[in-house]
Amino acid sequence: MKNTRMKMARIEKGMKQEDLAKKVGVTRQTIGLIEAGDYNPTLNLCIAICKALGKTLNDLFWEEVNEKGKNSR
Amino acid sequence: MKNTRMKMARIEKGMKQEDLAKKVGVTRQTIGLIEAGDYNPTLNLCIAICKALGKTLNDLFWEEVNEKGKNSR
DNA sequence: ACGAAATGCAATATATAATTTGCATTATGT
DNA sequence: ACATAATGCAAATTATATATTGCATTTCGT
Repeated sequence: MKNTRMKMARIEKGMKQEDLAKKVGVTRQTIGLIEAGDYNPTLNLCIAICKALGKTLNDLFWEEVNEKGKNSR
Repeated sequence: MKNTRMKMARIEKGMKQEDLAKKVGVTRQTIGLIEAGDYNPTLNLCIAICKALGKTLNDLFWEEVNEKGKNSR
């Protein structure tokens, strides 16, 4: 389900996927896959990403719950 | 680093490790290992656990940051 | 429009999360 | 003290997150 919040937080920090990847110690592809969604990263990786981007777990990974056009009101 | 918050949330709900395990679709051992700490569960599993216990990611998995006696003030 | 950087995508290989089974140990009630 | 339920622990196996490589496609400045 496409993690756009993470992508936006990364861009706000002026980082490329590769920068973030290096900072948290994984590969560019891994970052790309997480942003692309339908991926299931590890808790430690999520935490590392949050710290690198100055966000919390809830900020980036909690309730992506907007499937389709639902949940607007 | 021993996830005591998760254990407490589980006990407040009156669940055994086995109950929670069944509810989120993993094994008793997996739950035990996560509570015991130094384990690295999957994001989806963390989310399932949070929902089963009526908590958020931040509630249970963010900033376990009490290494030793530090960080008290 | 062009070139270069950034990102997407796919196959194979590797590291590690989660399972399974069995038994030891610790709680909890009676 | 006893019995039983709940949890801890450990080894071998299976499933899956992450690495690696290479190339296609998109994005963005000039």
